[in-house]
Amino acid sequence: MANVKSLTTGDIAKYCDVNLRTVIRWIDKGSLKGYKLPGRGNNRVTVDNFVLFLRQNNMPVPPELLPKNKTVLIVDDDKDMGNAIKRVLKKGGFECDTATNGFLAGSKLMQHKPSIMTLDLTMPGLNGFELLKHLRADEQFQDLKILVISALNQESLDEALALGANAVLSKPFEKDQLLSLVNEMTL
Amino acid sequence: MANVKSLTTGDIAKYCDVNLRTVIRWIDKGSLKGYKLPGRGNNRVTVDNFVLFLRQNNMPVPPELLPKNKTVLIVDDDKDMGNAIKRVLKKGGFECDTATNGFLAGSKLMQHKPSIMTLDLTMPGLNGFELLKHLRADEQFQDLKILVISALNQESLDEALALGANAVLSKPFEKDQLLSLVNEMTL
DNA sequence: GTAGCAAATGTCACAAATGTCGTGTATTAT
DNA sequence: ATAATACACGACATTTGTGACATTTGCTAC
Repeated sequence: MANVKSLTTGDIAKYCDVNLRTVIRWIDKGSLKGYKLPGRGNNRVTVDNFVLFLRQNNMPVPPELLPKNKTVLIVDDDKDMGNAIKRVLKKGGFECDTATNGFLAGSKLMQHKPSIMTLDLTMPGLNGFELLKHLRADEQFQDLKILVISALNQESLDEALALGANAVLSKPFEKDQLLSLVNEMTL
Repeated sequence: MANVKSLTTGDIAKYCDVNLRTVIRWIDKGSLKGYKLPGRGNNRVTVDNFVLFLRQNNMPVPPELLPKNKTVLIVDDDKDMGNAIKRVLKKGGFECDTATNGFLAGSKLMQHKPSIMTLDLTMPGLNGFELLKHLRADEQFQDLKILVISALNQESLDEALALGANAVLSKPFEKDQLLSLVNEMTL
């Protein structure tokens, strides 16, 4: 059970504190999406589908099912700025990955599944507001914590928060500010 | 594991998140079609048979197992142009996915693992040449076929070819040209 | 409140499927 | 070639699906 990609009915029964029989009924009824192994039809549910199911029913999501990795994706077209952020976060014990354009941001987001992303709002060719909106509209990025880092005025930062950013940080900023904000987001 | 044509029981066990012993039982029972090597009878399963097996049991199919998948990612900032390309390719029997900016291109590329990509060279905020270079430098995209579609002059198209594009098509183009080029790339 | 009712969930026992472990051997990497 | 790894197989442990039935829960009307 080291690297769990799928769950058995028993696993889910324990997570939901419910009887195994009930889990099977959920699957049979279709409210929880699963699939059956060829043998006798033992059920399996992908972690993604299970988390989706939990959310749809306002049930608590066990933290161990969420990608709790300490990986941060730093999206900033300014390499120096990106590296500066990286240095601070690395010292804070985070794995860091940087992306200097939209393509890299997209591919690295899907590939490494970071749990936190820092986002510069003003990048040539990549509208940070649009990106925020898109991410927040996508089910699979619900758990991604987004820290907006920008030199724009407070109004813009407020807009970013309204669009779903978890926190904002105005440039220039203190290293301690950055680190403590990111640390808060891991909780 | 670059170009796998057959899978071992261990591979399948990992894909299905199931014990190796169970995979062997599936094969022995005949629900998963495989063949045995002469030595001690180690099992092998062709990718095709494995995918068939997954489908028959409504199990999730890992996208990377569909190397010859007829999925095309259309990267073009012009939505009308993108849709036009999509129409043509859909008629030709391809699954199509469109991306209008770098972020979408990156994330959809990683998520759906298309085998073919059409690329507009001149997009605001996404340099097609840079993207080409980057993709060709990345091991995991070696098998991705790239068709560059551009209104730029021949010189630029040649440069794109030099950078690793598998084919180029200058705008405007005929539908037949597009389809036949894409068809060639699936071979 | 509570009586009644329907739907959802829990319990139980058994058979079948899957997991675990150890050993010996083939296969792959160095 | 040699070492490291992956694999098959048997025997046994554990989990799971199923059906029938008991119990709980949520709701409505009194």
